[in-house]
Amino acid sequence: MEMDIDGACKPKDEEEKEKGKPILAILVGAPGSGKSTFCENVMRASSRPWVRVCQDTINNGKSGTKPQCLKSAAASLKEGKSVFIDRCNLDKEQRVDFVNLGGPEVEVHAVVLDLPAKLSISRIVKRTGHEGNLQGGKAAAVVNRMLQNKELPKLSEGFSRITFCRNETDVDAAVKTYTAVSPLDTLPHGCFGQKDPNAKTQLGIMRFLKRPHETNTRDSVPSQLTEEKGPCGKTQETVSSSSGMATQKIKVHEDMAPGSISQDESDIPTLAFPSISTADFQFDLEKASDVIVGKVEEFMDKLGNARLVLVDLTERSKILSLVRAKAAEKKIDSKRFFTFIGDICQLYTKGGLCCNVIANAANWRLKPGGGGVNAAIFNAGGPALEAATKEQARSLLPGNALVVRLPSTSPLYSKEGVTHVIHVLGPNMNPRRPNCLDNDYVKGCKVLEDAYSSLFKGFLSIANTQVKVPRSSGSILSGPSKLEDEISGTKTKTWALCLQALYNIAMQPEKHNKQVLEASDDVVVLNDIYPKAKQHLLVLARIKGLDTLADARKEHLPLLMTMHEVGLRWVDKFVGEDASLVFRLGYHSVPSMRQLHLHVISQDFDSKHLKHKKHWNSFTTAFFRDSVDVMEEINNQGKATIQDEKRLMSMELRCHRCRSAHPNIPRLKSHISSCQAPFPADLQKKGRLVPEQTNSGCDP
DNA sequence: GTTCTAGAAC
DNA sequence: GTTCTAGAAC
Repeated sequence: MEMDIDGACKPKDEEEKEKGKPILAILVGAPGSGKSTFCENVMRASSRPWVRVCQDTINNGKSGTKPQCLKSAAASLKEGKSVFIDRCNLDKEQRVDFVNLGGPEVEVHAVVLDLPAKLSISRIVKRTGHEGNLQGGKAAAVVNRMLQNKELPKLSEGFSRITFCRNETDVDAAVKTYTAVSPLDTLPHGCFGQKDPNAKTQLGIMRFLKRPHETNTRDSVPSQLTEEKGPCGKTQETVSSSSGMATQKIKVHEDMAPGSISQDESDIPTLAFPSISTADFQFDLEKASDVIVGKVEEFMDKLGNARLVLVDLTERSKILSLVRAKAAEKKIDSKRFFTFIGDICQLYTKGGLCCNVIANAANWRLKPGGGGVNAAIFNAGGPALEAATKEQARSLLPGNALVVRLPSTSPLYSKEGVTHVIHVLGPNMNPRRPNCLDNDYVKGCKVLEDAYSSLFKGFLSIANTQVKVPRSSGSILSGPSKLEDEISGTKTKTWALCLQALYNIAMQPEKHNKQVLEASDDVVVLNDIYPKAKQHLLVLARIKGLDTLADARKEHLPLLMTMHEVGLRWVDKFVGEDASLVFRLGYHSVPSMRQLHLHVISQDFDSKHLKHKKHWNSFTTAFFRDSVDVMEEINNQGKATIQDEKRLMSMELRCHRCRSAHPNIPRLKSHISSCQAPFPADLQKKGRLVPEQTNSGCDP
């Protein structure tokens, strides 16, 4: 019997339901981003019945509460109307209750108005009589603050479609799209429009921790405004300089338990896998889908909270619809097993889906190339994946899987947060490929089952070790064995936490009282825990999204100046205590820890922690960018020059004063302990050395 | 960022 | 044999 597979497996009534579903469109954007205008423009011309639920007006024209919005939205949806949720919805927590209004009968969309902050602010400042009463200079500070804490929506929150608008053109396009959806239409699912290109560079690291400082943003913006007690006189200027946060009081909510890391989605072990053998190996889709669903069902009760996700590139994928239908038939928990359309190599960055493990439909030689998923994954994983694979095995038999731990140097790890790749080899039904089973589906299905078994077992072995909570401190006298650590997999996490350390301190200095020497709204000062000189401080920027020097732009200039001033103040203090000290203030071109930090370091380099070439070169070559130069460059060119790390780190060891070369670190250290030569001329310019050196040797 | 360690350099 | 470094692991 010949039948269209798609049609055969999809219950007819389900298809009909998909048409004419009301849309719940949750707008996401700061005040002034144009949410209300967006709704009005769509509603003006749309043939769909739209209702706009606006928190600013829901209370008889005055601002209301979130529950009021929820109630109103639910009522309209029930009547079959489509709804715009017109409130900021800038973080997941704010959105979740609205997303939950969705269901099989309602499509939940997000429309993100992620326009330049300047634009939002300038609109608000000009605005009079806006419903939300968020006007004038104070608004700038609030918007600035809100945008710092924003959290872009992801499909995994429960949206079927997300539209990102980064500029007016995007907004116009989105208005058109939504205006054009007739009552019987649906819009394609997935993410549309570009995400913020500056969003984040260290996703792999960030995923280990939910942002620790999550201000429980109040629903109504005006009430927040009235709470602002900062000096208002200054905020007028902040519109252009964006240093509005200078006047913000950082509030920390007491109800956040210390160190509480809420279980967000990134903590759930997730395996994303392609359909094995059905592409190039030409395995029958109907049979393959039976095997997949059967094996998933078998492993379901072993999964715990872990998730399995079948991924395919295209929306038209037959294997996905087959599997979806069969999984639904078997009532498999759709929270722990679902299908996903997207590139398996970019699930996080493009699709917002956090997967710590991905499976590769490998070839028997475990070699890159060949096209399809295998080529894509090896390509995305880079040489690090190839090397790590090679180390484990040179070949793979059909029905087997190989777990490969990704080195942190792999882009898949750093960008996508993937910690492991599991190579799987399935049965081959393609006569033009090796080991063809020649249509023997009895054997074929057995091999395919084995393949998924090996894959899921491999995943469980990783998932089970990663979920474990780090041991409680001081529980075992003998201390943890290396083996124990390796098994529990906590080290990876610890390591990720180390990279985060500065960020955490910058966000919550009050939780790190022991280390923090000084904290203001703008900066936190602390001693470097591994000082490379007699005095070695770090001045941290307390702003989100400013991870490294490369992120610094003109709008950060006031902050950089503050950091410099704070650093100078500490130098004064130190020089007062020991007049022999001379300091440099500067940034590493490529820092190893997240969160922009200014080094304030005395030039004696007298420290037991200075051990390696890298230590030395990171403070004495062009890799160290003097703060004064950085500020000048950002002012003139809009950003700082980043020096080539590799070249500078491998430079020969030279004395920072007389420039003499030395064969190794011990000899160098012995030399610098006594070298009294004057500093090189270029260092004596522009205030790079503090206090400034006088050639004559007599201070004014 | 540090620690560990194999093997190069001495 | 000892010192030192580079690279991997954490």
